[in-house]
Amino acid sequence: MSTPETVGRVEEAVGYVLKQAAVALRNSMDAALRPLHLTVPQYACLELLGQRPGLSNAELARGAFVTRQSMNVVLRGLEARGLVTRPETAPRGRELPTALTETGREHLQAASAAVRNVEKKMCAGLTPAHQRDLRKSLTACVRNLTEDRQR
Amino acid sequence: MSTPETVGRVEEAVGYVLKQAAVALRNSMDAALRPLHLTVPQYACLELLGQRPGLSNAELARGAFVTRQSMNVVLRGLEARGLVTRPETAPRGRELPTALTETGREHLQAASAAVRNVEKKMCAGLTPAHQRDLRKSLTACVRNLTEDRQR
DNA sequence: TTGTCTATGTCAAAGTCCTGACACCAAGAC
DNA sequence: GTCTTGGTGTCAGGACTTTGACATAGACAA
Repeated sequence: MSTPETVGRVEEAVGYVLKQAAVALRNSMDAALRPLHLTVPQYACLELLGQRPGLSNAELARGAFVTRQSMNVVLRGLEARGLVTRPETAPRGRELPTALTETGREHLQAASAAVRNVEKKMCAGLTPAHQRDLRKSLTACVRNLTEDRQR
Repeated sequence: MSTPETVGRVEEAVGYVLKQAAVALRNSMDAALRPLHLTVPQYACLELLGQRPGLSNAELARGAFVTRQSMNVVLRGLEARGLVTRPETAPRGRELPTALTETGREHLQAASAAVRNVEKKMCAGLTPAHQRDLRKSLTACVRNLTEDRQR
């Protein structure tokens, strides 16, 4: 309540602001996708498939930052709703390449527009140069953290 | 597998990189705190209390980006381990101001150093000016997203 | 005082996600 | 050829978090 004696340095840490921004983005995306009856992982799955058709479950999981198990249930849900299709048998190895259906493509189009609006709102006021620098800095952070300590 | 026809624009989106960075940071912090037997929410709680003693459960929850219920179980765990203390009765309203114990301060010191190392590693190669710009841009993103569409 | 609103702490139930484990398949080393 | 390694899909089990709900306490207006 009262002004802290020890200056609130938490809010100044890059990591703290990063987490804050990620949470805010997640909440906004959630709100934007709710009317479309899609969760964020579901949308991420559709978006990835739209840009790279034929991705396997494991590849989708890595792309959406979740585990294979979680992506598996996402895919089952989307398949039950008729948004994606997976072959019964693996054409090669054990991978089951997933593809969007026509309905899936329609849903993706609407969801993608909604998410693009969120991103546009998020970056409002940031010049293209600022956005580019932001992307570059964040990419550098990812590289620094996953350099060797990967796992 | 093959090079995608539709250029992989996902990886270029600010939101995607933001999420990626947040996940990488979370994983690195997890790994850094594991030897200290602390989870990220637990550390966040200690850090907040170290800088602003007397925070209530709800205030800690907001500061750590979790619900009051989650922070409640975190506090119970920390209290059982003797790292924090809470009064039996609320001195004002229903708020139970939490404070660090001596052991808690020791744990916080070690954890804070570990996390600072992670953040230092993350920002390696970024000039102070870059870091300042990064913080400013992220703060602007948060403000844009939580402006009115709050909640 | 009374009523309304907001905020807090807490309980129970539900959902979500991850960790651990297993079986299977391809590719390369021996 | 056989064996080992890495990658994949899937099945529980458990840990964590959130959603929903309730009782309580202060602030403010009627």
